[in-house]
Amino acid sequence: MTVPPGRRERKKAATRQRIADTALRLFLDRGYDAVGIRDVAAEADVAVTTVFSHFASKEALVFEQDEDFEQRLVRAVTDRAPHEPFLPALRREVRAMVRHCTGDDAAPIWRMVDASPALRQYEESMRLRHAESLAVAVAADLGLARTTTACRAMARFVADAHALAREADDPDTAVDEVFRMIEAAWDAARPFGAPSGTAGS
Amino acid sequence: MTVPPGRRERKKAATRQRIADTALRLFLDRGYDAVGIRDVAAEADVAVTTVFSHFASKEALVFEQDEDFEQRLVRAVTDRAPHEPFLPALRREVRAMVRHCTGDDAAPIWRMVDASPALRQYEESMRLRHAESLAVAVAADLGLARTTTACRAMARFVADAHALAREADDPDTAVDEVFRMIEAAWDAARPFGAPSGTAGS
DNA sequence: AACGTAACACTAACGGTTAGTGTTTCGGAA
DNA sequence: TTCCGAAACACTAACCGTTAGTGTTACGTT
Repeated sequence: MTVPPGRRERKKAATRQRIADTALRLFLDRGYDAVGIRDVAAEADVAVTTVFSHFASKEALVFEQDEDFEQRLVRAVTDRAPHEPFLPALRREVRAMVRHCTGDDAAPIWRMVDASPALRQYEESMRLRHAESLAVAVAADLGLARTTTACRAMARFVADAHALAREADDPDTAVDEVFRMIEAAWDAARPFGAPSGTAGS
Repeated sequence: MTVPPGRRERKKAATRQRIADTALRLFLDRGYDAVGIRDVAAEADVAVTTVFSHFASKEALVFEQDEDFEQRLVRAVTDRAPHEPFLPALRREVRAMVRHCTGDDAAPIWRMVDASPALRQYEESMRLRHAESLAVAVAADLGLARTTTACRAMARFVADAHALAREADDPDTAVDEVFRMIEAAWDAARPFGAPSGTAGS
């Protein structure tokens, strides 16, 4: 992770990035559906199979930073200030992520996503993966042996918050609104004794 | 809807049912991935295109009663007893739906679904559609002009409840647990004045 | 310098899905 | 009753995402 990467890994990363950039450019130019994998491969000057060795599917070309988002959610919990409840930390992170999505530079991408059923579906399944990771992280943070139903529900609610806010007219307000609901839900769920305003979670 | 259906419509429904039954039988026999659309079409004695004129995708063959489930959710709200809050009604309905999924006769189907990523993804996107319909129904029930963020969040939470409970060790308890969270979330969301125990919602 | 491995290329195919083009069958209007 | 239009259905042929199989390079390592 911290060792200097060799030429091989640099080349691999470069190829991956070239493919992703090419794909995104073509998608935005001609439309997602109008561009085939063969087009992307030709334009990036690689073989079709090489595309699929770097990306699991055509949709994954668009959500290139998938894992970054997942890590951000998990780290918002694990790396938060000591004694801070995790929900406010999550709220901040979700708000930042939504802001990033609705920013001017990313807006064309998300307009494309909204226009394509396949991409929307992929986005949702991605979000579910993130929610599962978040549930695991929260359960671990609480010292639970396994991810309880309450943890998983809360994590899904957070994912829902992201999805709803991204589409809302006023994303910031939507995040706050849904997170108020989530905080109440979490308070109602936990048999952990302490109310949400105090330490422990 | 209530007029006696003509021969044409009966034939169409019969063909649809024959295709669905054949598909499900083959899927359970040989496995979802091992059965192709061409196999289903041949066994049901129809053309491949006919299959796709009745079902939008291969996955839709498995979730044949998709719209039934959607209607049940919506009707749980619209047809509930007067003055009853809608959340308890929804909870009953979700509990019944989960019971039906985990029943002995339906169990093989859901085992197949759990084994196939494609089917799981389809199930989730189906659930999102149901959630949207539910959000619209609830907004209408509350006399709102449009589906607010709170309504949509709550509807997604209900969908999450279904998803989580279906996979939980103890489905009934899981439904109760998540619905306790949802009731608290809803109470926190609404600026409607009345608490959840009273009339109005 | 030689070896093992991982990235990449190429062909060919598989399977879901659709377009295009008829053909039959039925319900309703004339 | 007769005819017309629409809808169900069939058939071919493809498109496109995806993968298996098989090499071929290029790199890190010993």
